[in-house]
Amino acid sequence: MAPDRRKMIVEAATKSFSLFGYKATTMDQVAKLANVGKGTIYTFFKNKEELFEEIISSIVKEMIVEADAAIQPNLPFTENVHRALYRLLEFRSQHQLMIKLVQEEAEMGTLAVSEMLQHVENEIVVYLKQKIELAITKGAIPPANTEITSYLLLKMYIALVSDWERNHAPLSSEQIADIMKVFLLQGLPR
Amino acid sequence: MAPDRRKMIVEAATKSFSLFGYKATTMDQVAKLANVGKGTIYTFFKNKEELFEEIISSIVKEMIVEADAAIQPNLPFTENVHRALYRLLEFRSQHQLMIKLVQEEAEMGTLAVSEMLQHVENEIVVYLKQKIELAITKGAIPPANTEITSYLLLKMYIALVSDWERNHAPLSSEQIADIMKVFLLQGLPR
DNA sequence: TTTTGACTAATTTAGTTTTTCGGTCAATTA
DNA sequence: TAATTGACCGAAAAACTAAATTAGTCAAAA
Repeated sequence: MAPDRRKMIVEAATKSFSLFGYKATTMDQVAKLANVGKGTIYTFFKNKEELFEEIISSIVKEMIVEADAAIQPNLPFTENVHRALYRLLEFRSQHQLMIKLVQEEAEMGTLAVSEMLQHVENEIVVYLKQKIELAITKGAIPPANTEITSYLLLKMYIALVSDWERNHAPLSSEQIADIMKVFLLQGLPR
Repeated sequence: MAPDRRKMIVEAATKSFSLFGYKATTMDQVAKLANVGKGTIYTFFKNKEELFEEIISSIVKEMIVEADAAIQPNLPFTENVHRALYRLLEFRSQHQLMIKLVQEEAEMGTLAVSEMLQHVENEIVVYLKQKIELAITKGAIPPANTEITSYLLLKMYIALVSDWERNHAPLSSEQIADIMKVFLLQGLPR
């Protein structure tokens, strides 16, 4: 049984990135963890950053699967927006690697990490945008600038799920659903 | 005519903070600019940070005046929310000192600057909260958690006015008003 | 053909010295 | 006498240097 070296490398790198962050993970470290010569890594990946990209890409795919699983076609569109977005941010706040990367960005501002987190955010916006466009063609919601709307929706959830916690006690899923219902369903005024 | 030393110090410090940022402004610099001995500064202010606080405080007061001026009692509440918030963020994005401080926070993460910007944000939330509470007692909008609502409103505007510009062309006041109208007035679904 | 790890150039870190700066206070001024 | 000043101090930051680390390469080994 020939071991799948590529897979071992990806697994070792994921573990190390999760434990020590991107910067503090050395390629020697990954090679050793993967039981592989360092040169072997470079037969599969052009460089450290490309290895990182591959790992982030598959995490994004995981996130999309999670979000899709949260959606229930019989529920109203706005309810599903909430369920999907909440699941996405929950994933981000529970996934070891994501936690570590957010921490590394805050503490050391590693460029490659900032870019990657930005990339993840973009992917989420694209995902949302598709859902919104689908809802518009189905007539569930009126036409709007889907790019800005998706962007704003994500920012609203990040504000409630992550930013709020910097200075206040965390909000429960229900609290977030309640406040978002105001904006998603009827707007402020009575 | 005895010169008002306190005022000269505050003006010199404001100018220097605006030009070079907080960290790069030295007390010797401020003293020289203010035509004052360094010791004199310390007869009016306990330390550099307190001098900074005084300047930020008066800027916050200016901002509140600006926001209030944007409000027109005959317009609907949500329209005024937009006008006040837009004016506040416009102020922030046009005021030399604010621009410099935001830049300094991003580039060097100066602690005192982060704290001060956080403080400004809090002041805005408090201001908004008061307006919302007033609107609730007047029956213009239904009761809600005013703290979270104000916070979320501010974050939405920051997202549209500042964050969006990091990766896209700036949005016009009208575009922002349009997208906010969706969330403030009717909600997503038709 | 695939894998490897010693090797290299470039970057980062650690250690040291020098400079700068916030804040004080004895001397000076008004 | 009260207000003002700037030389002075310790602490903190910057500049500099030497040493160590590390991403990526490639000739040799498997």
